[in-house]
Amino acid sequence: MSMNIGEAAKASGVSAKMIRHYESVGLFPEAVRTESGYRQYTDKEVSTLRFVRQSRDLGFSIEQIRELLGLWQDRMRPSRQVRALAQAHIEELDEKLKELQSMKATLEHLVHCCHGDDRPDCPIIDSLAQERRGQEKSPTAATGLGHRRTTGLQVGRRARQSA
Amino acid sequence: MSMNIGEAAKASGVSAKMIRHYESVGLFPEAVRTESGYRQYTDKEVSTLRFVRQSRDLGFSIEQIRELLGLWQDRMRPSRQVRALAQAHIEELDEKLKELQSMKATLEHLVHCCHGDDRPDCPIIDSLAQERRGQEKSPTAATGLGHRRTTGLQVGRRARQSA
DNA sequence: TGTCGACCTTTCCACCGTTGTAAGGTCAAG
DNA sequence: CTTGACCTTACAACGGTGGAAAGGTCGACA
Repeated sequence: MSMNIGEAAKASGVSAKMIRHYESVGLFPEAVRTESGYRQYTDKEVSTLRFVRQSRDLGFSIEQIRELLGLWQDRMRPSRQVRALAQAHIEELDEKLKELQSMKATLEHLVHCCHGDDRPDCPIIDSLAQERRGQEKSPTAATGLGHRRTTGLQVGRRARQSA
Repeated sequence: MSMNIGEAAKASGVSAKMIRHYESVGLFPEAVRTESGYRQYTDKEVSTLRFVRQSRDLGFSIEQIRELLGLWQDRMRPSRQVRALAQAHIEELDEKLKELQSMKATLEHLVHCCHGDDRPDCPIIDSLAQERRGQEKSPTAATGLGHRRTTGLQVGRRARQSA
């Protein structure tokens, strides 16, 4: 019933490191401690951790998860709110997707044009070196890649390890 | 012909901030300075900066750009090498894409299932709270979203501003 | 000459989420 | 009593970029 942080990590899929981190940023209430200062977790907390992990796996940010946790714990919440949150996140994902797809398309085009042999001439390098002064009003220029930087949605995580 | 960092930034589309940064991490040779310490740039350096920016816009990492710059400046390079680099990057983009698409698909499914009204019951929340203990050998489970964390390719940038 | 504003300089901090490392305390088994 | 697995905290690092502070420089204008 009561376990140390390592066990909670294993059970929830959230690393001990991150459990402490989530606690420190207030995503998580401070855990009960033993006399010697060890954090103690119950199944209930492990469930919450699992909730957090599932949310992270869907790409929600810490702040969004904070909201999701609030909605989860509010048994009276209108499902509308949850849906709106998810919908908004989908749109963020979509922006990212479009950007990556655009990059990929441009690269694929270039790779396609490059014979890729021992000769030095290379359309890929040439294209990168080109002036291609865009940044005019219409972003959908030549390659379809507006040079605009993106929105900054956190997306990547590292390789897995549970504890 | 010779310009301050602000002008070089405007001309290349790389912010003054980042020009200094690139120099500090050795992506860029140290610029010539005036007596009073101002960096001076020529059109040649601006071209290089533009090359860097184009590469960033295609999602190449600093390290990859370091290689690209090397290949660019080596007039003898086999185009094969450039192509391989681009190809590898396409594969990274692809991994990211797959992950985001998977997230999006899962979310869309959930959003679709949620009526999104004033009632509190919500399949989205329920799904997040579910145990769904996967992490077995085969990742392609229920939702199609293996919970594995990803590879960590740098993808997002901030909103644009040129100088 | 003084001074103003636009520019430049460096250094440090913040973001985001996660990992690593260091230097220590605790616990249970041998 | 020692060993090793665990726990604790505090700090730095990774991507790449922006921001702010605190100062020096430059050109123009009175």
